[in-house]
Amino acid sequence: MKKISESAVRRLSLYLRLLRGIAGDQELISSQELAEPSGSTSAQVRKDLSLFGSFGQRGKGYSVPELIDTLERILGLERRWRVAVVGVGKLGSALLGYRGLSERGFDVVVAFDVDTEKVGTELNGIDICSIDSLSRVVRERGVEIGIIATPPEEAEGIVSRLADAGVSAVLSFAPIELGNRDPMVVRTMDLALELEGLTFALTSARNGDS
Amino acid sequence: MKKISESAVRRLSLYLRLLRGIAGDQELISSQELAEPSGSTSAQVRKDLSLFGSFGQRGKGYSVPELIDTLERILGLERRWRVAVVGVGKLGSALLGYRGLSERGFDVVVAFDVDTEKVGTELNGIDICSIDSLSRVVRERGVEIGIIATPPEEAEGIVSRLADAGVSAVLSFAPIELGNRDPMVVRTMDLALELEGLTFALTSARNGDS
DNA sequence: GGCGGCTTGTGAAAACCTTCACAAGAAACC
DNA sequence: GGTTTCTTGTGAAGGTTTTCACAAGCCGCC
Repeated sequence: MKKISESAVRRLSLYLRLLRGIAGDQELISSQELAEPSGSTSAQVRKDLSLFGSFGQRGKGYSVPELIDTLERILGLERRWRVAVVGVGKLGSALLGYRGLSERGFDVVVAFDVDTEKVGTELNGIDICSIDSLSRVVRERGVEIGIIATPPEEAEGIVSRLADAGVSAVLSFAPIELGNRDPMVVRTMDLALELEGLTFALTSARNGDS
Repeated sequence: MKKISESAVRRLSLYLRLLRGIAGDQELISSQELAEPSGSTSAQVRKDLSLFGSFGQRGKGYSVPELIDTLERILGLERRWRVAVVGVGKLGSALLGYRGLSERGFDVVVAFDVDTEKVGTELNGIDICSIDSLSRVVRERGVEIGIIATPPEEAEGIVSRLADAGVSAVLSFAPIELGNRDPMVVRTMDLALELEGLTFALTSARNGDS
């Protein structure tokens, strides 16, 4: 199979998000209409979709519900995914209460923390288990994706333990580099790093950039 | 000035993060040593740096403290930045308590919320003000960057108000498309979208991809 | 049924980004 | 001083992604 670039996948997710927002309001959508709010171009939209097949009708556009189904299939979202949150500090707690996850197909089925005060309780209906039981509980509950919301110094070890327990994908909020853990897929979200993208833009704009 | 790609800026931030982690342990570092933990290559590191000048010494490598200074200058981090958090729900509260921001040069100088229970109080020493006073307070306190942690439906309006108040960059956790608001710089962090990147990888790996 | 207005799908071209490969400089050692 | 070893900086090559431009197909209308 042809290799799909990360940016293409990102755009497909974006198209899907937009389509879900307009589902019901509109039966058909053109590549142009889809491109504009996602900051893309109509040619880009068509190219992205053509990587996977032909889903539109010439002269008409794309059927919104069909395109939603297609994108969900492409992105692996025809089914729900079982997620564990590791670290129930402020960020972890916010994640446990975040509606956006379940709305978009991700069920947080368990959380882990080291704090014995928290272990055994639940938050938003989600059990908080001890990190010591991680491996067992992950297997028992069929966790497929881990979200790391621990302090950075613990992240590395947690990722290893998740890998051992059979988790195949991890999203980390800890700003550390997690190396290549083939076949595990790892992605890091670093708030400060994103902000630095902004300060770079602001600073270079101020220094006589075009 | 030459255009710098977004991925190059991201890598520069990453190099800086790594360098800060080893500052003190090591005086010199080679492009190879810098590349490996950041998942890059030595040639890439040298190319990235060469976009801005010559900072190394042939046969030796790069001086760690000098390179840190250089990268901070490039990214606009020789000074601290004044940030406002809009929306003090669970995520907003987590942000107000997040050490990683101030460690990396970002001071949260004020927060905003609509909830009259919260307005007037403070959290982690940060005043929570009414959204109605946003424009005035943003100006008074010289806010330069806004972080949006409100429900999605409010995000659009908040961004406009921040723009009117003179804020030039926004990072949004609300998963909405914020259009092109030149000259404002806007970036969105969407948790579900990142997870979708993972599910795409998992799903296409399972379907006989190489 | 034929024409005109739209919109897709897609090769080809252009732009952009990464990797290669090597000259040039620095240090250590004999 | 000369030789060896190391590492940068950088043109050139190679690869990937985006944009362009247009044929092919759909629809409505006369």
